[in-house]
Amino acid sequence: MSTLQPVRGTHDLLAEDSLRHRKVIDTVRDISGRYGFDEIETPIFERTEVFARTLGDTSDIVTKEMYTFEDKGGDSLTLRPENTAGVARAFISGGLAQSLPLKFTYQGSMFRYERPQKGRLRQFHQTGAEILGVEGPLADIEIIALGSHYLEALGVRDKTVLELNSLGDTESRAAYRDMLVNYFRSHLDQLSEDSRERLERNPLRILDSKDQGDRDIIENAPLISDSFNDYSRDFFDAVKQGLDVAKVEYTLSPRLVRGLDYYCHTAFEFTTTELGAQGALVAGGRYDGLIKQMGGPPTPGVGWAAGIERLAMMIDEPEGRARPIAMVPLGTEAEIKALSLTQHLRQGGFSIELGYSGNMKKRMKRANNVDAVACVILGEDELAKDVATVRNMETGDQVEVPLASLEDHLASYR
RNA sequence: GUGGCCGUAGCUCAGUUGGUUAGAGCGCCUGGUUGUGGUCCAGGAGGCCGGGGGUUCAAAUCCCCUCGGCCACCCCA
Repeated sequence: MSTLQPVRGTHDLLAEDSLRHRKVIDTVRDISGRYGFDEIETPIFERTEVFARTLGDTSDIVTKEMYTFEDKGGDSLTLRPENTAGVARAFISGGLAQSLPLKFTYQGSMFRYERPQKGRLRQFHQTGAEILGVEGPLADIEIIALGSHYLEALGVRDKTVLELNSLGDTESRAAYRDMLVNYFRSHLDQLSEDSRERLERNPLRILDSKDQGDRDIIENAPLISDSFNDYSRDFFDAVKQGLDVAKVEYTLSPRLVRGLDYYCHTAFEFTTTELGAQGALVAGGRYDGLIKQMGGPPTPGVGWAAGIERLAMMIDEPEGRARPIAMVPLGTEAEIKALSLTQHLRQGGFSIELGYSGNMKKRMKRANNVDAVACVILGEDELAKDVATVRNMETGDQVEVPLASLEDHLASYR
């Protein structure tokens, strides 16, 4: 491999891609701000235990997807594969338990060692939102409403479906897990190889298997709602009612699950059919057990994460920079004058492209390439008369404008 | 980690059963225009045919390995 190739699954972000990412990020800042969320930025790497402990020793992320390395001090560090663990760690180590509830958003690079495919990279970007310290369903409702509002603001909500489920509380969930394992054990010989393995490691995951044989068995599997105790049922009902009141549409997905034990109650995904196999645009749920499991004070949490690349592929092409006005000076004296005018105009709010070199033809060509609306031509003739020639790049019309009124004249191009 | 398809100019691609100096369009550069872009005309630069090995008189073309891309599985945002 050439060392000048980008590392597999990484990308340079240029031009339109960059604009798309920026829109996705700017929008989450705007919308989450209205919901009272503050931005948090945690380190891009953490001690390996932060992820190993929160994600579970058997999860795929921990067993095969982490970028783990030893630093010069001998510590095992890992590039973050997701950000909830980092936020939880920041919460614990920063002693933030006294200022609950907390509402955070974040945005940044995540790293997973996977085979790249559509909507999946090794270095990718996520934005997310977390509410810490709220036990009741209002936090679930608000975090989902935020996700929905965010997708609306990006213009993609109508291309998504909000899938909603509840995993119940710890008691309900444990009861369900037992029922489910028993059920699948009785059909062991009909399960796919993958699912037989999942039965040991992560039985709930069998529910979203894509294997047709599995699906036939899953069809008749017990539903988690059958195992709900009163509290879990009430909680879920409250979430559903709240979403109705907030006018957030959803469909119930009784097979939507989260594998790890600290997840409970609400699980949801905003999914699309437009991105091939990677349908999840925004996914999240409640994780009341996480912070305690990490060694912090028992603190409930709900949140979601969204794939920025995936959203960037879905949105309409954003507008770029405003079209500039190009300065076209001819000769050293004119260049100095142009520099002075350029800075003055920029201070006044204009976008000015100052050509760096070349004869007039070259500078005009450059002006055209940067899609200038107009050119301000400054040559010897103009300097002598204390004027500038302003060329409208659409019509080709040119007028001489006294330098004193140049700014007023250019105002029509803004 | 597994599987399918694919790597030829900056970009998008053509290249016959293996056969001389590997092509096109777009873009780029120069000139037609000593102070005028975008259109037009003329000319030009630019390729280790992803990399390595093999078969052959001869390889962009066939075989093997490898790196990368796309898509899917696994898993996930």
